[in-house]
Amino acid sequence: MVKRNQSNVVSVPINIPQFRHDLITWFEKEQRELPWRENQDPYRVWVSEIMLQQTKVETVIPYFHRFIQSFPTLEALASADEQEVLKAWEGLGYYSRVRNLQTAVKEVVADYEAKVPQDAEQFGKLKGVGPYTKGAVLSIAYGQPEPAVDGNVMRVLSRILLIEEDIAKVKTRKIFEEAVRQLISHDNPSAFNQGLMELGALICTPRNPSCLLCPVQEHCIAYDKGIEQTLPIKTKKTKQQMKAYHVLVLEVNDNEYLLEQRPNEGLLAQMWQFPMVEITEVSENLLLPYINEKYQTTGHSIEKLQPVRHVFSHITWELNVVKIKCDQLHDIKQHQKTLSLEEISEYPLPVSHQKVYRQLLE
DNA sequence: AAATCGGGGTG
DNA sequence: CACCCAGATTT
Repeated sequence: MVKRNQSNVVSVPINIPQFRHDLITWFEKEQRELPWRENQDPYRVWVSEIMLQQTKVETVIPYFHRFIQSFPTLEALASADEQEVLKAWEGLGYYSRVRNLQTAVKEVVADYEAKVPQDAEQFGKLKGVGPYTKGAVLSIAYGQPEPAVDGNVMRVLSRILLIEEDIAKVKTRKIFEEAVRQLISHDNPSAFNQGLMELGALICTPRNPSCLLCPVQEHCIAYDKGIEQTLPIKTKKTKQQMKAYHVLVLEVNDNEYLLEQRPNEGLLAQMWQFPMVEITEVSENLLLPYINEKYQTTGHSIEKLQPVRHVFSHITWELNVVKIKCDQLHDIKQHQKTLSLEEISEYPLPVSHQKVYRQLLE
């Protein structure tokens, strides 16, 4: 059991040198071959850590290959076109990650001679670099003994050290960071941190952990007590709300469609989409006059396409998709364009609108 | 401290 | 369906 006083001092009741050795030896032998493990290039490590936030390894691998191919160096990413960068991230989600990454990379070029800073304070100030990413990059690329506490590490250490704090609370991470500072190998911080995460991914899984195969089973307090399945403790979050929209597929001139760019901030910022109207604003039978008024056009045939249901982490979209052939559109705004199907493929679309786009290709 | 921000996989 | 994933930022 981990004890701590008011100042977050943690006493770790296990054989630390033995634990380090067991963990690192296992990691060196059993680690997966992953594209970002080919070398220790700080830029590549950084890109991989951003991609891996809330995202599984298998999902990231193809994106990582393509991203590094398109933007092989920090300078290449810094000088790249923003829309092309967003396009490379299309389908990966949490798009602010890549916009922040490009912002940060530009800072590194401007302020640090295009070298990823080794100073924890400097690196941690960069856009999109939080406590986890800071520790991960500095330990993996530069061998610094900094904690890198993610969901895996909290799960693994909650079991090994029997930490029963609620990991849904932001401040709980600090308890785990303090534990890692005591545990971490100064000879090989990279293998130690990655070993904890790899253990969480391969052995110490959320459900049905493979304790019989665990290289640190003998250090695990929860296993000793037979309560590993009850950890970590995490309170559940509120369930999401639903929003219903009409998606307007406006076709003009045969094979020209109206697309619009979403605002610079908020959900799916700067991604492109077919125009959407909240269903509460206009019912389906009034859609044609609504469009004719709004775009100063004459809409003919409304064709109902396959509706789309799309689940985000905190909202669900119910999309009523309608295709409308209409005359020349007027009143096109700055953030809107009419594009052919081929041109649309070059724009970054969220997955929800890719589902609409795919229907047009059929 | 709680909400926001994506998308896919699992049991 | 709920839960989770190599989290960070904003409110």
